[in-house]
Amino acid sequence: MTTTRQRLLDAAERVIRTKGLAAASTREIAREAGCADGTLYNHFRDRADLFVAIYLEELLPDYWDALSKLPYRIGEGSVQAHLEELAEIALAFYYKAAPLRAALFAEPELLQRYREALITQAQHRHQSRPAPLLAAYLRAEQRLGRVSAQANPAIAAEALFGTCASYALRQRFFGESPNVEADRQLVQELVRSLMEGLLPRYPATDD
Amino acid sequence: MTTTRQRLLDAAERVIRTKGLAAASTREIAREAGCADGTLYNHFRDRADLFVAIYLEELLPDYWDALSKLPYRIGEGSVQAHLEELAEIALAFYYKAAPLRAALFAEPELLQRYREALITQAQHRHQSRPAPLLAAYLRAEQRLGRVSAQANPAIAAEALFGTCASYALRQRFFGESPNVEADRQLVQELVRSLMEGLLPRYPATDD
Amino acid sequence: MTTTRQRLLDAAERVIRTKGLAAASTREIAREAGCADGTLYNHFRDRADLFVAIYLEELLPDYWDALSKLPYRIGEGSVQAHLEELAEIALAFYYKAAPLRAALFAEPELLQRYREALITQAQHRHQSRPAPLLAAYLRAEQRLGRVSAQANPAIAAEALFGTCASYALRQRFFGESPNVEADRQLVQELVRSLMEGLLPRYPATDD
Amino acid sequence: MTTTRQRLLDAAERVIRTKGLAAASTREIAREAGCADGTLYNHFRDRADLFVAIYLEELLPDYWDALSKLPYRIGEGSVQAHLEELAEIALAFYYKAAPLRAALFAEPELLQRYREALITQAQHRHQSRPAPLLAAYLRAEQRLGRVSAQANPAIAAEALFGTCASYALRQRFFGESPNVEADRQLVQELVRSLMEGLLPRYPATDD
DNA sequence: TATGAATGAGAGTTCATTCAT
DNA sequence: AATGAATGAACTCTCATTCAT
Repeated sequence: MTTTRQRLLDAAERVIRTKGLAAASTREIAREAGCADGTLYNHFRDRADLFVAIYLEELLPDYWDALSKLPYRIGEGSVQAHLEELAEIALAFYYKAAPLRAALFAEPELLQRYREALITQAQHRHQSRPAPLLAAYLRAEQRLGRVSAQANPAIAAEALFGTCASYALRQRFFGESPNVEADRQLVQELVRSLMEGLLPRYPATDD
Repeated sequence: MTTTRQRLLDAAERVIRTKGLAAASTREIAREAGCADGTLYNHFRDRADLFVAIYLEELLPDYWDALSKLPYRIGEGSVQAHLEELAEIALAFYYKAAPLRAALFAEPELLQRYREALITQAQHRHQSRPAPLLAAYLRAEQRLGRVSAQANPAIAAEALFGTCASYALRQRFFGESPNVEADRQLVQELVRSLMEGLLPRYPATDD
Repeated sequence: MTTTRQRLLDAAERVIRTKGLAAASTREIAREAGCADGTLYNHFRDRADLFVAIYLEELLPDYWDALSKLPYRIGEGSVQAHLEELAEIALAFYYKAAPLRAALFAEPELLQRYREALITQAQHRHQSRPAPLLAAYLRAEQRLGRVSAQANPAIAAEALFGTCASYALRQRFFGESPNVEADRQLVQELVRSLMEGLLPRYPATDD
Repeated sequence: MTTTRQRLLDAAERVIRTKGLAAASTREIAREAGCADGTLYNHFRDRADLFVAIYLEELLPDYWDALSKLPYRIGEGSVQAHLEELAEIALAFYYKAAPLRAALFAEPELLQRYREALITQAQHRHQSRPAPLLAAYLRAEQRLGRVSAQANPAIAAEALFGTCASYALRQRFFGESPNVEADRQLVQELVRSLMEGLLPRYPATDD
């Protein structure tokens, strides 16, 4: 048994994902959820409240669950493997969340509401955001010597997630669906790049 | 003397930047430009056409001009310095363009129109997109041995620009204006990270 | 108790009849019906849908009801009397419907929509159109010998209704309201003309 | 060499005929005529003035020229042949003029302007309207005994033209183009019907 | 809770018309 | 005469939201 509230959340997420924010009118969402126009307002203060709820209750928790399973096996396995898992999860999330993220930035009022909600929620649960979480992990590996002491964990985390977000957006731009094989390869190359860097590794040996 | 068309472009860019896409109604834009409602339609086919024009005629050319000055001094100066300049320009661009980019993704019709316009334009001038341009530069430096032979130029370019885009978006999210000093530091750290990588540099020396 | 839908239909018919199609904006109709602008769209898909509904639900049924009562008393009374009753009803209908009929032909999209609606409706109920109905009656009387075997029932029906439509239009053109006495006389003369024809009746007897 | 005024008249007539009145904006007409938006107002007071001019200067004169050639060969040829010629011309005219006639009736202001213009013109030239012209012809033939003394020429004229107008409108309604062969047959049958009437001709002979 | 008709502001867009050039 | 950019009122239609049932 799904509650009406949940049906509305699911319906809204589906409409935004498939038809875009502009098509996600309260009427369209109500129809998709199979309930009357007014019902939405028994469960959410207004349209913005519903959108924020999708982000906070649908998209982020899934992402968060996946993220939090991973990085605290510090010292185990390879750093590279952990980063690849994270990147894969991030890529999927950014692809899925792209339309709603765009919507957030397209409507300042929505952005403001989301910001407030995020702060409130962050106080209740003690969640971090993805990038700081990854940075913490990298710092821990740094202490173990498995990551360069010169590395900047915060920036590296930013780069990993930023590149994934940017790539997902470009997929959206070109109307491409995710391709498991291509994505895996991208992720591997990305992690390798971030690990190895652009500088020639053993400058002395090229003579 | 500015043409009416230019006044409309400027006005629209200003409204989107300061009040968001949702507030950028044709009426609001016309008022901001100081002309009548209907005048917009003497210069643009419709609202979407105006938005695409802003992107193609205002935002991208500025970005492009800045980009194209830089990377072809291959072999001169330091790779790191070149990348820092590029990253700074990219950061400024992504900050400025963020609202319109978001708008593009929030409205599928706009995205579609932009995509078509971009293709048409790409055929007329023979422009590349930023990431391929940077990748080409890196490949050239690779040939000179100033970039690791193992590096993946395409991915590195993607990471540089993606991280900048992502960072600019977070600034927008938190309502922060660009801070020259902080941005410069970010850029330096980012380039250093991408150059040096996460792996300990001289693994042999850890004894 | 009249429904909002009915109030809108009546209001629209009134506006078109008194002020013409050009004045029958959705706003004007809503005002005339005493409801909000948007209410129209809770009951009709769009403006065209409303106009088609007036024709199909208001004008035609009245006309049709009047028509169908009459012509099947085949063989009873005089053919002439039946035709006069039909012509009177037709005259009243064409006078009343003239503005909307004109509107239909002035806007191709409306015409198209009306055509489609008429086809759909004709499939549901098994109605004929007025002229074929009259032609069938005349054919029946022909079989009884009360109408000339040489007569062309279809053309005669066309002529009766066509003349009424044309006359009603001229009344509209000169801004005249229907005049019961004048109309009756016209109808009588028209029916007599169609009955007797232009040819001298007994050519042999004029010598 | 055609004057700009004439080019505008032709263009407007063409647009109305092919795309309907609703599409006949001043802009569309100007484009069709190959001149600037404003040029129209150098030749016509306003849009309504142009439409009235089309009717008075393009459609009616052609019709009138054709009509006036015919009916005054009183006593010559057969009445039937003359009526058939008239009906054919009328049918073509009504088909061609239907959209503009509808437009006239859809917009009361246009109708009013046309009415005034017609009166003014009728005073300058001493033209009659088609139906009175035909009625006069029939009256003349009546005096010669070639038309029944009992016939009502005015009504008969009304019936001939009204039926043609009504038939042309139905062709428009069904989106049919004129078919020379079908039209000729209709005209023959119509004239025969009006000539012979519905009554059995020689009632005494049925024994 | 659920309903869905009613609301009315506001959206994008079109249009006849004007007027400086 | 011809131009065509500018005008701003008016149009159809959509929308988030309310509220009596």
